[in-house]
Amino acid sequence: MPELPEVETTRRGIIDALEGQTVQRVIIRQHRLRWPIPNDLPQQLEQQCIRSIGRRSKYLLFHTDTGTLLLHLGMSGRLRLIEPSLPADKHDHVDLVFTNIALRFTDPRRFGSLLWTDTQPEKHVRLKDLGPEPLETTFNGDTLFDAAQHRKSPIKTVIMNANVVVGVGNIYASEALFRAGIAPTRSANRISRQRYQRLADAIKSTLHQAIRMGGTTLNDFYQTDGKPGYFQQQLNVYDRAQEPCTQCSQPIRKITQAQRSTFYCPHCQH
DNA sequence: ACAGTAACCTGTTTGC
DNA sequence: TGCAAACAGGTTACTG
Repeated sequence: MPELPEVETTRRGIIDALEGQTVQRVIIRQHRLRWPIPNDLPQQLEQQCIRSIGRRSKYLLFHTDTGTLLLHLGMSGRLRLIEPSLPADKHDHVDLVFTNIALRFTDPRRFGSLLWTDTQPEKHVRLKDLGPEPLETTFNGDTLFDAAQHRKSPIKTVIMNANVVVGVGNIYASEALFRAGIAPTRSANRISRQRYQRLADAIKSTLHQAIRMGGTTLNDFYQTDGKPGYFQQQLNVYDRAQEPCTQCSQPIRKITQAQRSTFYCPHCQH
């Protein structure tokens, strides 16, 4: 569910309240997530100070002096800042309790995860093979072009491949391809270097704008203060099947690629 | 090495 | 109204 802008929005929503705070208690009500929460997580985390909160791909990294908590929201995960005494609801699986405030992890589908590493996070098995961050200069039209040369998969599945570039999920993949004027079905190795420059720029501008607007709220994403994101008002194609294209008024088409919905304008994208 | 599929879960929407 | 099927923003393991 949450793609990079939603994860980054979540990070920005909790950072001021939690950086420099010490974990008083870790409450685990359900340890069976995408991967089981390590049994010793409370022992590792309690009495540790959160020195900083970073992000790699869609993982949030809570850095302490002895290790790092890796937290992924999966499809339906959500983090909120709450009063520590607030009663837990059905899918409230974990609380990190600080002084006067707690961070609550809620995840109905349980595709999220909480993992601990006491070595360099970037060496962790879940992070070590990830591709470049889309908003950094290590990702650009040339890196995308290079990665595409030996792939004949549809371009949409290539930009959603975390080995190529991280953070681009189902919504923003369709949106970026629309902005770049590229059909989602086109084989990756049949796109010019110049068009890859445009696609890399489209990915960056789409993600930047979505972060600026607090992410996209379709069903269940909310910022940590409970407000929805507002980027859904900017969507050109996603979830707009049969509606008129914002550029040419032709109806937006919906297809399935790799078991995921794709939306595009057959008139504007080639 | 890559492409395609199934799998992990639950809640909501759609269709008969 | 009731029930079953389809579908949902992510990622990995497995097969061919």
